[in-house]
Amino acid sequence: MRSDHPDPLWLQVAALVAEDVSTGRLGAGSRLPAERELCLRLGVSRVTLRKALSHLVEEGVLRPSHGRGWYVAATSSERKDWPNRLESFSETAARMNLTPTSRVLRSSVDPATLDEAEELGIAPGTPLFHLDRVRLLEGIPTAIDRTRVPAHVAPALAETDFTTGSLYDVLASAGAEPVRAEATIEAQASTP
Amino acid sequence: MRSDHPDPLWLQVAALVAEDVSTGRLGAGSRLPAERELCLRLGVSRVTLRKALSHLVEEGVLRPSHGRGWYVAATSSERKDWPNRLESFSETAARMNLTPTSRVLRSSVDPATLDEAEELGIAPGTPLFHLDRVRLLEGIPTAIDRTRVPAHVAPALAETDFTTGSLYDVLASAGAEPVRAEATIEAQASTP
DNA sequence: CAGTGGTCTAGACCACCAT
DNA sequence: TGGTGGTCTAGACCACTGT
Repeated sequence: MRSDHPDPLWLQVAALVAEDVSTGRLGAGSRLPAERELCLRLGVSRVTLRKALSHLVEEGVLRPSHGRGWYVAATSSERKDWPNRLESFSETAARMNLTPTSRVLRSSVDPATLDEAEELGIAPGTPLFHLDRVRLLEGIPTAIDRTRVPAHVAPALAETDFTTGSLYDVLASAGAEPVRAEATIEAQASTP
Repeated sequence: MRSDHPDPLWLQVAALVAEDVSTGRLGAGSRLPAERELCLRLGVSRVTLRKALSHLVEEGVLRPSHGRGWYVAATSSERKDWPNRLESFSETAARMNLTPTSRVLRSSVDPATLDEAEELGIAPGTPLFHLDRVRLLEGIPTAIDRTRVPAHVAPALAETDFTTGSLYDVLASAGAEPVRAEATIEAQASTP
C-alpha cells in the first residue's frame, strides 16, 4: 500500500475504493465491508480510512448510514433527482488542479417572466433575482451558468447587490436562526 | 466547553470560531492562533480542532496555509471573481436541514446560439450541452438553474445522455489521467 | 444483544515557511 | 532553526441499527 510519499495515504485509499466503484466491483447500492475490517485489509488506521471515505462522500461516491454501514451511492438511473451536479463538476476541476472561477454577466432583481414563473410555481412579475455567470477554468470559459431565485427566498440577496457584502455572510445571516437551532448535519434518509 | 451531548465537539468549536469571524473579532485576512495553542485554550484535541477548522474551510470561512497558519478568508470586496456560489447555497440549505434536490427540465446537446458562442468564446453552432434544472428545497421550487458547457469539454456528457451512467463516473473518467497525476488538493495561492 | 458508524484523545512524525 | 500545518496511529467510548 504505502510507498514513500506519492500521495497522502487517505487519498490512496480513496482512489482504491473509487476505482472499485467505477469498475463495478462495488455495485451501486451495495454495502462496503465494515470500517474495522477495511482497516485490516488495507493496513491503515481507522481515522485514515474514515478520512478517505468521507472524501468520497463529498464526491458523491459513497453514503454513510450510522448503525448500518457505508453504501455506494445510487447511480443516476436510480436517483429521481439530482443534488449537487454542479458541485461535482467544480470538485472534479479542483482535482485536475484547475482553478475554477466565474465572471458575473448579470446580477439583478427583475420581475419573473411567464416561463420562469411557471417553472418556479410563482406568480408572473414576482421579483426574481437573476444571476448569470461564465464559469472559467484557468481563465478559459468552459460553461455558462444562469440562476433564478425568487427575491423573497433570500431578501438579503437583492439588497446587497453582490458588490459590497460577502455572499457567505449573506447566506449565513439569512439562515442564522435555523443554523443555531439544528443539531448536527446528518446523512439523508437511506434506502439501500 | 463540553456539556453532555448538545452537539459534536468539533461542531461547537467550529461555531465558536465562525462567530468570532462574523462578529469581527477575527477580521478578514487575519491569522488564527496556532493549532496547538487553540487546543489548549479550547480544551480539545488537535484532531477535533482540525476537523472543526476543515469544516469552516468548506464553508469558505477559513483558509489554511501550510507552514504559516490559518487565515480568515477574504470577503467579497477583496476577491475579484466568484468560485462556488451555488455550492455555498447548497451547503447553507443543508445546514438549515432542508433537502436540496433538483428536477431536470432539459438535458441535451444542441448547437450553440450566437449569444452562447460569444459568452464562451467558441464558434456558433458548436455542440453545446444544455442542462436546465429547477432546484427544490424540501420539494418546493426555489431556483432555476441553467448550465451550458461545450460538448468537447466533456465528450462523455453527450454520450451518456444522463440516463444510464452516473454523473460522477462520467466526470471521473473524463479527468482520470490528470487525477492520477496530481499530488494533493491544496489551498489556492494566498495573499494574507 | 452484537455489529456498525460517529466522535474523541494523546502522541508521533513529516513537510513547509520564515528567519 | 523553530514554528506551523498535514498526516497517521492505536485505542477508547458513544449512538444507532437490527435481530
